[in-house]
Amino acid sequence: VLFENKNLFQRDELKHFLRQKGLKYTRQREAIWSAFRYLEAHHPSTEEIFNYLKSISPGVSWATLYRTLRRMRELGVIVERDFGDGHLHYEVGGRDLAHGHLVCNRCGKVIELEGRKVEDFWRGTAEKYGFEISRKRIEGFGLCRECEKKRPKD
Amino acid sequence: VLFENKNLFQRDELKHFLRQKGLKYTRQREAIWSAFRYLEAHHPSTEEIFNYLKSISPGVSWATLYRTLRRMRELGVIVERDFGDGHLHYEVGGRDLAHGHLVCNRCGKVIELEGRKVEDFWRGTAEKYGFEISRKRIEGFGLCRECEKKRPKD
DNA sequence: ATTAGTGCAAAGTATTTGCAAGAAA
DNA sequence: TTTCTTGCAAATACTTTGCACTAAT
Repeated sequence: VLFENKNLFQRDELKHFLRQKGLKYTRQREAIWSAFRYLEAHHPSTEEIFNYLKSISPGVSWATLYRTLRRMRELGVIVERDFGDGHLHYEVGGRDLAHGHLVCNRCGKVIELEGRKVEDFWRGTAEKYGFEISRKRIEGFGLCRECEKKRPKD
Repeated sequence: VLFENKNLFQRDELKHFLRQKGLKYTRQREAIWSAFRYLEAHHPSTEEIFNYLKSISPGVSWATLYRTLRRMRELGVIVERDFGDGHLHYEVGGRDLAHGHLVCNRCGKVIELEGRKVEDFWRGTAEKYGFEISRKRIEGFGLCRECEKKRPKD
């Protein structure tokens, strides 16, 4: 895989990576990449990215954002996630592609599920059904510990 | 939960259920329901349902299909699934809501993952993070055993 | 009769694309 | 300079909605 070293997430890694591929590192792409660096923990949606872009680099168009997201997805730089709220979300790729998420419906917090339990689950499932699984998705939606406390009854 | 008895899937269960709610059982809804009964195993997309409808009951409009799907979703009669192919898929609800899926990218076959392993995984995860998980999703995409055999190298 | 449901066409959303102009390399 | 990228606006694709009409109960 491309970015196993987790280094792509550094400031200039994308620049070098794109140049290596004969692609250009533009002002817009730089802005989008810094939006990712800033918003990463939130697994931002397209809108969230666009709104942040407006604040740091006005004038980046939706067309460019969509085209750039597609490009970066194709390159494996980012990964698209569908949390079922009608908006696609993104995170930086090149890490454990098998990890899952817990999403709090109240505060929007996203917890990443990683490690042996997830891996074991997939390994066992693949074996049991003889399936060669290339893309995996585990997502749980509900209330995180904090929101649950704040709202014992609905 | 509403249909734990798995009986909703019978021919006239929906009719009785809707009447109970003061809703009407129309020719169109009957057609859509029979599409579900016919296509259930495929976890059909909106288009697949619509195409089947055209063959058994011409004249059911997209508006009606969408409205009916939404109603049935709200009632818990069906469950929406996003397999990430750009189309929403549906299955009959009221069964184990926690089950996951393995989707073959080649032949489209869908295998349902159920049982103790899935349940244990979620129970353990919920405990570990103190999360109250209300909606769950597990999906794997890849090649099923048969397609894998037919195409040893890509 | 009453009220929910339907078809149609128009309106929304979200995303993609053609093309001329612009900016990296 | 050459080629990739951008912005704009138009086009697409999918889904929802307003309204007058129809059908189920």
